[in-house]
Amino acid sequence: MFMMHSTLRDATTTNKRSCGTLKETLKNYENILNNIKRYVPLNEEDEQQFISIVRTTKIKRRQFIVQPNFTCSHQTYVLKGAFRSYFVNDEGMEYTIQFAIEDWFISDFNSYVNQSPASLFVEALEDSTVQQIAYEDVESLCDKNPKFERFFRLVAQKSFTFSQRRVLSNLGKSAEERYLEFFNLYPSIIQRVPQYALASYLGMSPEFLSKVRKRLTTKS
Amino acid sequence: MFMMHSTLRDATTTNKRSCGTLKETLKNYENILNNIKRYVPLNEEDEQQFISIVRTTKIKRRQFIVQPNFTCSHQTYVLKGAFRSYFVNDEGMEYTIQFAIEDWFISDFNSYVNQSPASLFVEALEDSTVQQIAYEDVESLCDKNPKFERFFRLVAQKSFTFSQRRVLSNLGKSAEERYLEFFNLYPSIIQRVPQYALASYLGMSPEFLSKVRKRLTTKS
DNA sequence: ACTAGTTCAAGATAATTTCCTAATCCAGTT
DNA sequence: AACTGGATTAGGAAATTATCTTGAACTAGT
Repeated sequence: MFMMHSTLRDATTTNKRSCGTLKETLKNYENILNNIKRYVPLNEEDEQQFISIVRTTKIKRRQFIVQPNFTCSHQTYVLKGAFRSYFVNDEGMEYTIQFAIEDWFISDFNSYVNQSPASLFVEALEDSTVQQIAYEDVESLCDKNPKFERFFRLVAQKSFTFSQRRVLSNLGKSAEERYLEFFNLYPSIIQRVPQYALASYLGMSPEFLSKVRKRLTTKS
Repeated sequence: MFMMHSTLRDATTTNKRSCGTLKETLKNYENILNNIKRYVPLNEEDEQQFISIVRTTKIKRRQFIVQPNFTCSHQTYVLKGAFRSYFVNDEGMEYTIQFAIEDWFISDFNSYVNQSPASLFVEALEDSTVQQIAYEDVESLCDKNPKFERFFRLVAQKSFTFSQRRVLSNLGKSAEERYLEFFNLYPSIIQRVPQYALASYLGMSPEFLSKVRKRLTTKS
């Protein structure tokens, strides 16, 4: 199963740091800073503090940024591109936990918060540019500046409510309803991810997803 | 559907405040404070700050502390007793989101964090004693004292990882495996909750849960 | 442009789980 | 202590979804 994928390389060591002009660099941080500012106001100094722990990296399609048994040392913000995190069980079945496109964070969050060995793969679905922040840096930043403590609290709370909504969909909705819900919530993601990955996110076989889609398109 | 349940009453207004001796009162707060101290150290003053926003209440079996369309104004810590939160869809099907026994928090978390109308019921499964903290009080406490900001961040992060684990179980495990996982993780809860509630948590019909249980007991 | 490897579609069959009905069992109430 | 309504157990028919297979259509890399 492992052999199907390209060899793991640690993104933070094998990829060149992106380094363009100053203007370009500032523009690179605009997105992630605006993301934070949706939750907490930041002044110039706050922004500098945050930027100082961010590291920009390019990731090639099919490359892994997290792999089972290695501790997930970073949270990854997607500046450009697409990722998915997934679990592979003993029989080699894949279960997709999360997709991430521009402006989303992704990681093996369990591994990250407990700094324990990961159980998930996180793989680039396209050539991507990401910004990574290391666990220790985040924790000490939160220590130093409560604004970031709050930001990460609010994000975690929101993530939790999203996950609970997904649990509810899994419990209460049929395969077709789950597809429609995803289609309405994340239309842009559907176009960009392979069908087997989407099927494994929605909890159905790829064949059945194909049938659901056909039923829906011939209906309308 | 509503009529099947006992009439809703707002716990915070209809229940008498528990008021025993001073010693008894301190003992009442010991549990919840120890719970917090598993995440962040608290000094005397921190403890006082927290205690000042906590309100202790008794809840009768079958009483609701949250109901759809009413905003969930409090987080509830279970000092003694048992609760469950669940969603009821248009056809009247129930889906259990969470159980909570001693030392757990429960609420309609989505309603609570967004201060928007709830979609869940939260119902007492036994006569219970709870400690509630109001949204505004929590937010201003977090503002005032970053230790609590951190506590709630860490709790939210942990809750998120738990929810993700559950998503994974729903995706990858069979009904029997999901039951066994729950049985191993929360043996004490199984004894205390009705079977139909557990079935609706595990994502199977009560009849099927009965069959699963029988299969397992006759096997061993 | 060619080739190898992925991805998607479609049908037949099989497995899982629900749905329905009825019979017991149990707890709370009178 | 008997009553009553809800909860659990049981069994078989029915529905949903998975699995397996094959072939066609794309896609990426050479």
